[in-house]
Amino acid sequence: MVFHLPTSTRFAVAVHTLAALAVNEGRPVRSQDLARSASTHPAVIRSILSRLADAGLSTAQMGLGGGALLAKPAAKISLFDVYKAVEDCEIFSLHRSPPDEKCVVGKYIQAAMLPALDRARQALEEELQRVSIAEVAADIARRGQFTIPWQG
Amino acid sequence: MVFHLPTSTRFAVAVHTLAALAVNEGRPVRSQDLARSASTHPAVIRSILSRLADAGLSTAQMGLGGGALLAKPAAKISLFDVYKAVEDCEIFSLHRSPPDEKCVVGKYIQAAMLPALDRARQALEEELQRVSIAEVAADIARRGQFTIPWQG
DNA sequence: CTAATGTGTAATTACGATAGCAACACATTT
DNA sequence: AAATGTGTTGCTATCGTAATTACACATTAG
Repeated sequence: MVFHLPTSTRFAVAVHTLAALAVNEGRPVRSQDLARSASTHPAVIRSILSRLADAGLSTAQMGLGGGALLAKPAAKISLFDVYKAVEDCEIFSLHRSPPDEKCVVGKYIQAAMLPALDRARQALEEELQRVSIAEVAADIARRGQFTIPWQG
Repeated sequence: MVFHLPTSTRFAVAVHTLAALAVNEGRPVRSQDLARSASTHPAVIRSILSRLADAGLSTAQMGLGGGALLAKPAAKISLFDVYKAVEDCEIFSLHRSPPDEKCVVGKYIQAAMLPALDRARQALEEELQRVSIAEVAADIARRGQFTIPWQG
């Protein structure tokens, strides 16, 4: 409920997808099953998986019995890795058209505010870096009262 | 150059606007002049000023010779105050449709990732809190090699 | 080899938020 | 009373996203 669009829903769906792969570690999961779990369309999942694969986070096993798999241990995939892989745009948009250079404010406003925006973006990214898909999957396992094989 | 839309450009334009008011402190500035400086339309500026006024950051002087003014010292307006005032949406969008509760991952994924997203958002907000419109205006003044009255 | 299964990707459509713009009522100053 | 400028509404164009369909390609089973 509630949409709004910054970031896109890709990030949430990508985390959902990778967490599902972590929970089913070893077994390939079909885009169809991932789509049902995330309440979206298989092609949307495949599109996101395509980006995740480009980023080295997931792989695909083609053909019958195939599906998606983690490309590396869930503990080595941070939410920031996922964020980078699927989000195209900057957190902060600047002016749609460049400000008026004939005005002192227009000439320097972007340079004056960019350092602060960069620090803010960096602070956000560092927090995302601190959480791994393994932790998200473990939290799901805890809430669902089951264990994930690779956890013991 | 390059748009993408997260956040809207309102934040950048709002900071631009308030910085301009700080630079012109005391003198009311017309939406028309602010619009030219920010390369947008006066009605867009007035719409943003309306939000800023609701947040207690700016005021308007109606009638001839009127325009916008800061409602409080520029040093007491943080970028986060501006951000809150003009941005409607959350930084992170979740699933467009609620995930499937019949799947364990779908049932708990949002609860599992929300704490991390909240920490990330909070880290971003704290950085924005640390910078004031006065500092942005001072930086513009420094780059433009002029001084702002209230600075000495 | 053939059929079945499932991915990868392109194209189309629908939708929502934004920004540009016009119009007009209202307030204030001269 | 006239001029100036804000506050607000409504309309339009644009863009990114997601849903959906379609189809080529890869892989496995028989």
